[in-house]
Amino acid sequence: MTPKQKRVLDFILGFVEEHGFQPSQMEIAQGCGFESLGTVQHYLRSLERHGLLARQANAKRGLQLTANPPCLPFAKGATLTAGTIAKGGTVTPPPLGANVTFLELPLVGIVAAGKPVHAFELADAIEVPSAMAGPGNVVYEVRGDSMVEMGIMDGDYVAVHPQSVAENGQTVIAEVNGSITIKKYQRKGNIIQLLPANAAMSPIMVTEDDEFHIRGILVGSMRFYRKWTGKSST
Amino acid sequence: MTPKQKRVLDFILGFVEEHGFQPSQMEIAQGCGFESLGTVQHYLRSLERHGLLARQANAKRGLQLTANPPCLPFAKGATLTAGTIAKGGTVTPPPLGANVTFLELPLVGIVAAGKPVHAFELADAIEVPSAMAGPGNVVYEVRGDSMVEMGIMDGDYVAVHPQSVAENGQTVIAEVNGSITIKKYQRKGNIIQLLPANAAMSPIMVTEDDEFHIRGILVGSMRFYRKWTGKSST
DNA sequence: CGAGGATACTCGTAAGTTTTTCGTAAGTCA
DNA sequence: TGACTTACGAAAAACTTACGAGTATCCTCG
Repeated sequence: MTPKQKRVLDFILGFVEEHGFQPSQMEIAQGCGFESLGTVQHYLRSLERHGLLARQANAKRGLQLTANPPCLPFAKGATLTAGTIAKGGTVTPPPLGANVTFLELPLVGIVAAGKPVHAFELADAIEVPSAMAGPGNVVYEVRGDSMVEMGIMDGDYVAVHPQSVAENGQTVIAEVNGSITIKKYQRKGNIIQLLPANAAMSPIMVTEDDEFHIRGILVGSMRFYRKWTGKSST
Repeated sequence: MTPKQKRVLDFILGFVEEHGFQPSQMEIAQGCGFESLGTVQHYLRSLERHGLLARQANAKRGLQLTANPPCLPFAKGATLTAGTIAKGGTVTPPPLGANVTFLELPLVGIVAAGKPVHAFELADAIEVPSAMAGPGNVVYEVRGDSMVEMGIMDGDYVAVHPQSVAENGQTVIAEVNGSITIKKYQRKGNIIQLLPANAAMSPIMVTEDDEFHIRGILVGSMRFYRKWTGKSST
């Protein structure tokens, strides 16, 4: 982004902050010292291409800022109003004041995909699609790379359905000697193995001496990217 | 919201504050300097559409202000909104300032992570956490394995923020000769490359002869697992 | 180092749309 | 009936879009 572009963006931002509504193109021109609307037009298009701004066609003052999207604008527990997309594609605005509670799951621990880390509890919450929600479900943040071959990477969030038994091949979140880890479950007779999905790592053998129990199995995973890098984040 | 609309709203707000009851339409007209009731009528409808006001049909002084009124929706100018899917695949934004955060984004196509597949439009919607929502954002379903090393696998859903330019290293959803694909973006001078995250695949070179444009960049990804298998699904 | 080529930046004007406004007539409610 | 609220229709004003074109800057390459 060029300095000029940033200036225009900042102007819009400040204008909205001050007035409570979006500036018209003429106001932007005056505010930024442009003689021509064409110039404003140019910058608006430019910002739009960069994804920092969205415009509604032909709408007066129809600018919508997206710059540094307030990543988690709503505190946990906040209730928001939701809309539905009806079949056929029209957006049905929600009935006024119909508050829908967000689907949030508690974030209760950090899972080690590599070496087990000590289990600890967090008092936080993560929004999830309803398909990942369910009674008792919780979200873990993944630490380590042992599941990369299954597409679960360091920093990912996984939604977990609580249950204490598993079938072979399922991905489980399990506690082994006080440490919590995410692995594939494999059992033959009395021999339980926790298999990583990473060729560079070796399975964990669970013996009778180990304190072991399954916390739940994987029902979903999510990853958030920062706009300005290609990297995973949070 | 336009300045006039805001002024009417502010007037009503102030009137209620001062008198303890709602103004009649005539009082609004006088207070805001309108000659005609039709004008008031117009604004009332407008505010109602924006969800800032509710009216009881035919009730005298039957205006009801929405809770926590003008603060959130417009203040930031960055309302989180999703769009509608029109036939043919264009996404139309919802009415300005609609006071809603959508939990759903339109699912508009299937991205090829391996070989590009032909772009096609779907009329469906996918729930996402609000951190993945934003004006114009859409969701794609991933086909192919070219991004496995970044943890994006066949069947995953990716949330995309629309923009037509990208910086080196960002993961983009791009259209090349009518096919749509997800790759890492790399540009040196005039040479644009689309790099897969899979050692077994080779980059796509974009030449001047190719019809090429970026649809957006990656902001999030999700995967759903079936409970009774360990496999990815849907 | 200079030429050539992209990119950023700027102006103006002529459509094309939406908002804003007025007035008048009809419908409601107590 | 009186006091309000709804319902068009229509014209002016305010804004947004669509071109077309002309500088200035920076970078690359021979």
